[in-house]
Amino acid sequence: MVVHRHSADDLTEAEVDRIFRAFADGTRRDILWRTMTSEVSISGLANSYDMSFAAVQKHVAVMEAAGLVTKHSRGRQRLVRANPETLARTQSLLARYESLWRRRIERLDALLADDAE
Amino acid sequence: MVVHRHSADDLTEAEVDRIFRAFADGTRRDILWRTMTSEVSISGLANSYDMSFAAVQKHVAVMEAAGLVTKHSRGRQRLVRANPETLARTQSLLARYESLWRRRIERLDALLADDAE
DNA sequence: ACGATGTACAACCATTAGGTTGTACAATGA
DNA sequence: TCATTGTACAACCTAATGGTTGTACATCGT
Repeated sequence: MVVHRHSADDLTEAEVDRIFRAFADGTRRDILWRTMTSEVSISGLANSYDMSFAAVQKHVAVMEAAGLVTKHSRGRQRLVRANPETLARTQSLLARYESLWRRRIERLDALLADDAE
Repeated sequence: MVVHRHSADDLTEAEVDRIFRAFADGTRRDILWRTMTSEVSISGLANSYDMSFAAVQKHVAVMEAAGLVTKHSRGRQRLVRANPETLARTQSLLARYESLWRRRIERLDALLADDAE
């Protein structure tokens, strides 16, 4: 399989895997959403969802492993905060995909036009 | 859990789940990549990867379910083609996330500045 | 000092994901 | 016609996911 490295400071394939995996769950997207605005404790998050504290803890762990959030302690609480850098990288990754795609599509359109003749 | 609907023609939560899940695998990203340029048969794809035909078939099925590729027949072959619309939607979804995030970050920065005092 | 709160982590369970092999079948080409 | 090629699909295996409960422990407030 071909590995696409687009720029020097880019994410590894494994990192990209983890990031998209993290995004592939509504609860995690919501956690990301909430922790964009302000720092939220795990139990603060847990109260928002119809699942156990431990389940939410796991979701946070998945997102932390993907680099999408960071945790730090305040007293007995662990405050979760979204990590802007990773989201920005993800977005630019998608943008790059799409711009390359657009270019390719022009060629594809040309091919299809040829087919139609 | 809060569901975020951003615009009328937007993807459902389940669709977003499937799309990100589809992206969370290197082989699938590569398939998407290759089928952006040109239509490729399943066996054409299968020759590129160190896995069975059936495995590649499954990856294509995952991407088709996510709306990222379409299939159509030519003779005995099934040609796989990337679906630009879904990628565009995904990209704009991420872009929307990020722009909202940027706005929120300004506020967050203000909060952190307060903390530092 | 002590109960309540917030967290971590282990153990467990059911389902899904990602791979395999094998079989069946349609389309192609000699 | 008949072997080859391309596909579909079922059955199966293993590992990972997403959830649970239970236990231990640190911190906080009274």
